[in-house]
Amino acid sequence: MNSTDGVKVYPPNDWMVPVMNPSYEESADGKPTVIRHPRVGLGLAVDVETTGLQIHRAELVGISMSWKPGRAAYIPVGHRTLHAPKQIKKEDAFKTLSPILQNPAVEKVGHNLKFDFSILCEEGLVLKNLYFDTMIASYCLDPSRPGHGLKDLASQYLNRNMTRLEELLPKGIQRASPYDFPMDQIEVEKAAPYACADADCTLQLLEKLNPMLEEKDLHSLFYDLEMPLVEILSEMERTGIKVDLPYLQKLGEEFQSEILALERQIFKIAGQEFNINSSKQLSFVLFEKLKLPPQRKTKTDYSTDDEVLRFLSASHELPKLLIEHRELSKLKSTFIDGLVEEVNPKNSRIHTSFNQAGTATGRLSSSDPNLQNIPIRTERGRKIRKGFVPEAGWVFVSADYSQIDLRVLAHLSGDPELRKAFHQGGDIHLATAAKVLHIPPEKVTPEQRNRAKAINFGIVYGQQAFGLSQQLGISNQEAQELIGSYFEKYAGVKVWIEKIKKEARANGFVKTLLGRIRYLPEINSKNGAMRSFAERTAMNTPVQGTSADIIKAAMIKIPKALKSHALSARMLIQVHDDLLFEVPKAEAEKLARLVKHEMETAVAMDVPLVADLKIGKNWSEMVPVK
DNA sequence: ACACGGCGC
DNA sequence: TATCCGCGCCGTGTA
Repeated sequence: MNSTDGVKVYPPNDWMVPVMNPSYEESADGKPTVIRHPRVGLGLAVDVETTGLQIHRAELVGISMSWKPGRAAYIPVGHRTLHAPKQIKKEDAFKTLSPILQNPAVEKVGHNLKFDFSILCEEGLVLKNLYFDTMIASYCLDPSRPGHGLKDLASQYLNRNMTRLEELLPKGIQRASPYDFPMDQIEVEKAAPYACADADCTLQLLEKLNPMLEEKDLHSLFYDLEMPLVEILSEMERTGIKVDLPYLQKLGEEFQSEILALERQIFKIAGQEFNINSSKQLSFVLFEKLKLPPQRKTKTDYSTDDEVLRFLSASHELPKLLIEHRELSKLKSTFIDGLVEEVNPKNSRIHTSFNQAGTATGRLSSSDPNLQNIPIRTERGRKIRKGFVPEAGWVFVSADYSQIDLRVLAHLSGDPELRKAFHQGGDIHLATAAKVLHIPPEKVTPEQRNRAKAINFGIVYGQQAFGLSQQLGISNQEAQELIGSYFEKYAGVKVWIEKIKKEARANGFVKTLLGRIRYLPEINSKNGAMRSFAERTAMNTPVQGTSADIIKAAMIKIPKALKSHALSARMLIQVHDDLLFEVPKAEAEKLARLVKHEMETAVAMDVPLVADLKIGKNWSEMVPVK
């Protein structure tokens, strides 16, 4: 028996006993009901060791489990060191483990369970009852804390200093990338205590964090919203989205030749060669060599951002070319080269990673690659989107929540006018314009509607007169009047903003509709700028966070509905208020109806939720349904 | 490691 | 006097 970090490490034959007879309650129909409040010895912490963090590239190396504090076992299956002991065959290990791991009465505990679930899924073993993810629990308890890593949590909540992965690596072995770790090259004797400590800590954190969730009224958010989402996000990631690789590569070549042509023109006009991608060098060329008037300063140089360049293009021919160059090089490097690198050669699909513990508001984030910021606004950008395609014979269906933030604001504030506007349906920006400018709706010009749109967005972010004036190119006073008029017409919104700020000051936190919490320690700061920032956050977070709650609720309901209607459609991507599916052509209409219904009824609100549907043969050419 | 700039909602 | 719109991820250059 080894001992590290106070964990007893058992050889693989001993671990089964304590979890063979998990206790469960029987409901009336005799089916086991999962017990919500875990007792020591009921939950089983599971942690897989692999050769990397990217699911479709990682190989399983071992599994550790802990069934009671201080007890854990490690089952090595894939160590490839020179003197590795004879290991249990993966198939044999799974045969023995699956009655436990696939038993829904055994509550699985893990840290970032989505990863362990995904890896085991790829191996053909489907973990049942993902009960408690300590990373997600930490996120619910305090979403904006700096790190939700197991090591961070163990140090804070268990007062335990854990060995870091890097410390296992003998000198001489190189990591291929930060996403890779050659765990298969680590001796079993070193890996076992490490892996067991992880499982042990995870189980002990459950005992610590679960009561804290209860105390902060986060129980339902955690068990009913966040935990059910884990498996769904895993499914989306593993499915991935198909790209037309030859198309993207050809597009990349076209962009590249445009970039080179622009470069030549830029150097000619500038009278010198320089690195256009360097804002420092560009700043020199524009403002010192060509003596153009600087508009704004950054910390180090004069700003050369898009707004500045657009202004300068009125007086010089160079800035226009620079804007073009910027757009093209952004598209080429981030969205062509970046995406192409991430394509899985086996299926031509891209598997993003959805981070469920990454934002302060409750939104998801996406990385490696980020599929939540694929271009859509410019013509060239849409050419990139066009490279995302459904399976042959299938189509894309998308559904996005119409004006979800403003609807949430109407619900939270209870403002009668805003609520009325949504109950009546129609164009909310146009209605706002008519109200704020005291004119009949049919007299509203596109320009006026545009201003109202800017106000509507600005309100949600706590934008002030200065910001609005900048955005609309109007005077500070005009902006002030518009905002004043808005709050006159929607007085309930103003009252709510004051109320939420007051609450934030009194409590030190704000909450969303489903009880998600965000602490705002700066809300009582003596520093005015910091306080203002916290105040804007105080009003924005309940809105943005409630929208996130709502779409998460929909994402949990939709797969259930797909199953019960025997649809083979796949949910692929979430972009904050938007869901993208691929579906066999014949099923498209049925899917669209189902998705719309589930999204619009995801959460009961005082204002209607509306989801708009689109269908298309690629991610760019999506056309409205009916 | 950080700053800048830019893509999305 | 500077700032003034919330939340992300990522490529590139610079130090």
